[in-house]
Amino acid sequence: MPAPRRADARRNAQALLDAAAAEFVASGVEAPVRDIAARAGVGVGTVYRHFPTRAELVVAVYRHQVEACAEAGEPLLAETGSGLGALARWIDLFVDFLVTKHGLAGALRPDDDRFEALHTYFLDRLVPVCARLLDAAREAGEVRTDLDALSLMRGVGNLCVGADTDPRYDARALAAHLVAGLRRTG
Amino acid sequence: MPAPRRADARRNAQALLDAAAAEFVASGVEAPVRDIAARAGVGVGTVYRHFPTRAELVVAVYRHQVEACAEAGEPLLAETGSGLGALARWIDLFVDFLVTKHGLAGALRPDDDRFEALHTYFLDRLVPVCARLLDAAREAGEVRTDLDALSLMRGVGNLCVGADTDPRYDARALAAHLVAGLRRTG
DNA sequence: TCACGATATGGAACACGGTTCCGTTTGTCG
DNA sequence: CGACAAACGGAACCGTGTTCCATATCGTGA
Repeated sequence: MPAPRRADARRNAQALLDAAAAEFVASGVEAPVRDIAARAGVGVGTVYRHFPTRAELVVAVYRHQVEACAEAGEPLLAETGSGLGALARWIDLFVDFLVTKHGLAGALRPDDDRFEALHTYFLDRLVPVCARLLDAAREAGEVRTDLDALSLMRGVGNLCVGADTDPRYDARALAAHLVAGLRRTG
Repeated sequence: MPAPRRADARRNAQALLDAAAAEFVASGVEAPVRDIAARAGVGVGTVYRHFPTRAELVVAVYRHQVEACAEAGEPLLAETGSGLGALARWIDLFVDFLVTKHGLAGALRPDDDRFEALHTYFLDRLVPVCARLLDAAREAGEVRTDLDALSLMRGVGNLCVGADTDPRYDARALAAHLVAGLRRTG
């Protein structure tokens, strides 16, 4: 997907990425292409102009979300007084993003090379950000120290398994509880 | 699915089970219901009369195949001179059956209770049969002794992963090689 | 500024899958 | 041999992803 020449095309591509992400969170990764197009305010043809295939769109959203999630870390730290508060809000973003991640398995066959590549990209990009937030909270003496970033992310990831199939399962709340549980008492 | 009263209905139910199994082996578990109906020589309506849902059909085929695979063991042992020969032919049946098993994951959500139940049924029913054939071959001094039935079945199962998505991957041949490799030399 | 070609758009139309519906056929039982 | 409940076949329906193309829009060169 090379950046389109025309301004409206670039705008639409961006709108689609946002709409798809929102739709995935709202209705799961099985959301029909038509619904995504409608949310973005474009026709289905436009979707396929930008993303040759439904799977490509999912991949694009995934990359986009990893990037957004990674870039959100630093500002969160700056604008929030508390390190733990920043961490909590970041985990919130992370949970929404995980819906897309879990959906990847359905969109790409696990033996697809892109799958592995995307997963390492995911780790490389996000673990340092999580570690940064965790360190900040630790240095502020707000959280217990016996947990590394990767474990935390894995834990949250596991909490979110199945969240896209059962609407009664509130993964977001559980993740919040987990983070709250990190608070150092006394 | 209580056994139908009318003879033709019973015949068709059986034909559907056989046709579905054959179709799954030939075209993968994604095979359209229409194709299965055609192979069985019935209309799609008949399929849905017997199995309310595509997933139900897959489950039924699964149970049926486990049963058939289990019951095939003893006769194979009787009619084949060699214990290893019987084992080899049984593993052949088992491989075909695994295509259906792998497809289950797509038909039933993993958190479905039926999934777990089916898996334990699978183990309870098949491991003893495999063990029986393995023992026979062992007692005839035809195979090495350092392998239990469960491990063998797991090995074959793993060899078959992905066999339904990539037609170039000949899991059947690989499994045959594995069994051939059990032969005790010298 | 504006005209015109390259780009991009929308959404109807298509392919293909599961599922439903119902007029017709057929087995079974008195 | 009826008669009738059971079973059947397959056209029709709905919801997917994807393609196509007449139309609208952008941006550039004069």
